[in-house]
Amino acid sequence: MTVTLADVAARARVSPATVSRVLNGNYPVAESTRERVLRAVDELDYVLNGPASSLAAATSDLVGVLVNDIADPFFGIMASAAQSAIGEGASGRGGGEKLAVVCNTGGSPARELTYLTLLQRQRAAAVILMGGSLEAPEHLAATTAKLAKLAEAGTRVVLCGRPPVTGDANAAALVFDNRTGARRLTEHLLGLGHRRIGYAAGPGDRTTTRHRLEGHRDALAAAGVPEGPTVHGAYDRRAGYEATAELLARDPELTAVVAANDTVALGVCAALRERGLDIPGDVSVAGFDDLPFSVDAVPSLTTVHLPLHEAGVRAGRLAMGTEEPLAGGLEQVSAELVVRGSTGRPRTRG
Amino acid sequence: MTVTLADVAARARVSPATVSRVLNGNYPVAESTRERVLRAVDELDYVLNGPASSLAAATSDLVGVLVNDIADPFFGIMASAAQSAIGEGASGRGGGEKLAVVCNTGGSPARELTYLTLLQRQRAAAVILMGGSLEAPEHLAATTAKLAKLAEAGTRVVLCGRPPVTGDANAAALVFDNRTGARRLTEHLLGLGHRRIGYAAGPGDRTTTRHRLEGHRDALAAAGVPEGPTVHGAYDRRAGYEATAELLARDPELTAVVAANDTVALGVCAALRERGLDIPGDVSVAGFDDLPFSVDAVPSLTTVHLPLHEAGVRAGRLAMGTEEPLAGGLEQVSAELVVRGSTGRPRTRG
DNA sequence: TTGAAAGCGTTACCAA
DNA sequence: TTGGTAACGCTTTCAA
Repeated sequence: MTVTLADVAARARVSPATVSRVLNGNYPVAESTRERVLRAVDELDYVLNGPASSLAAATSDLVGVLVNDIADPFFGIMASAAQSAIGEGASGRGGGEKLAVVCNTGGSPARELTYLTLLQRQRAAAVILMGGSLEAPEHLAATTAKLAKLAEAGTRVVLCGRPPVTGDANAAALVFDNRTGARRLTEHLLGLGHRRIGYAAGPGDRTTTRHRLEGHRDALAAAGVPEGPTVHGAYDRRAGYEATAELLARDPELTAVVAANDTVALGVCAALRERGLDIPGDVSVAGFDDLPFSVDAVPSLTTVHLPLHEAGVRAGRLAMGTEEPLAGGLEQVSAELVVRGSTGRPRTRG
Repeated sequence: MTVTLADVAARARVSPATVSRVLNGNYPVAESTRERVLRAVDELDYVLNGPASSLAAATSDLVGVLVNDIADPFFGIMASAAQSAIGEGASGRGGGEKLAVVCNTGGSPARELTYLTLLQRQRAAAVILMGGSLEAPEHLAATTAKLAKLAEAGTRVVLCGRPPVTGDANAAALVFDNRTGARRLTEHLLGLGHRRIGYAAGPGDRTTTRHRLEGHRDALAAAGVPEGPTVHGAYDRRAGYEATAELLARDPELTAVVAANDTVALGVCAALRERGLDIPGDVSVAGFDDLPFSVDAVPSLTTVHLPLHEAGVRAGRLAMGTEEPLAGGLEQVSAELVVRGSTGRPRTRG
């Protein structure tokens, strides 16, 4: 049968309470008994029963990290950084490690709520929500309510890359400056002389999509340049690929395309190449995110760099309570313009 | 205070046992009572206590998915597929959903063991280990022992992309045919006329590294072509970038480079471009994995395609017990050669 | 510094 | 079909 704490206690000739104290290390225990207990643990190959422990302590070692798309390195990088930060702080019950687990919502509000319920059920120590969220009012309300309940039950809530929900004061929030980043991206293209710029946007109902699009439009408006065509689609390659056909159909004279993120940008590039158009000769492509692979993939790409790793680490620390959130609970992560290769000035096409 | 099952029972005027039965749905309950209970659950906004449930039932809804690098889409794609497959089978306790969580080991054996212990502690329903493993005997032994203990405690163990450990009969294993895939990749280059082929390999002590390298050498041996330089490094871009300098230093006349995976291949490409070498004119690059982005990124790349999505789904189903493992517990996932763009025949360089 | 014992909230067995 | 009630394995006062 499985070894229990009582077995360890018997073997170490102490009470269960003492074993528990040794394991949790939050209590004074004589060094000699401590050693005896630890030896017994080793000899019996004892593993703490998590559920029992969590039940008694009314909290668990679980930290949930919700991401929109685990196959997208954008989230992978942040999640990885958060997990490292969470793994660092070893001081909890039963050995101290927190179990940082990432849950893939696939961008679906329903699955997001399901995961939140599951984590609530597990009495998770903390929950990190990564990436933009849907803006549908009913979903927002449901999420807000759920998060409030989690916070109320003692679960730390951290938002990373998504705007804080109204009235949700007890969640720390790290927001990306999507507007400014997007504005810079477009300003850069305008500075090169581009006047006919298409936009391959993300899904219409997401915060990131809206904010990036707003920044793009701000830049155009400020320069007095008329807005070019915009096409919405998923945050993936195929969407970029398909959007390109549509954009060129709407304006065959485009000299530049801004993509909602790097993955979309790659799809745009693929479509352009297929049509025999040079990048950035015939058409310049700019993207958001600056995923590590795009550096090598498309050397001529202009991107906006989000410090994903740093944001992830910070989110992890906030979740651990290792670091306190700023007063007001909101901090802005700035995007930085990165130009990889050729300048890509516009030229007329035949 | 938090609502308990007893509260629901009181409100529905039934016994706690009945509420439990309704919630788990594995027991006959009169439709009328059932509705009454469900209504009470709703009205009280009751959420099952996971730890208590797991303690009593001696198992949990948790399914752990261990990956070597969550920032690598190779794992992201598999993990995503596995999570979908796991989410599908809704029939467990308390609503039925399983909580599929991915844990990032970062390729570290220590973290791998830590996570396994954590999952063991949580009485996880299943554990999926994705990706190649370290071949150090002591780590292998430790892992084997841990997996045996998990299996013994009723946790389903699935290996995906890693060879089964000796004597570990109770783990279902999905192995990638890395050898054949790598052989095909090199055969393709040989078929194009390449005779001086460098190899940018992964870390020396990993199964995937060894198998792919073996396939590469098999192809060379069969063709009677002498082996070119090989450089080991991590499975990341930088490693590919750095390996390229070393490979070219060892043989400046290389006409082709095989990379241990696509990410490495991108690093190789970056290094080649930086040296003013055309791809695939001066040097052809071939990579393993076929990540979705490489298609657009380097259209001239030759890759070996692993059906990551399908493998992930299968792994998920095995973890759920929805599908039975093949007799012997071992199934092979074949790699398929994919030629993206130019043929890349060798040409002499000045 | 240590021990005794009362929960923690479910599940599942045994009756009814 | 339902109820009563021991577990389940740990944490945590309260005493000693």
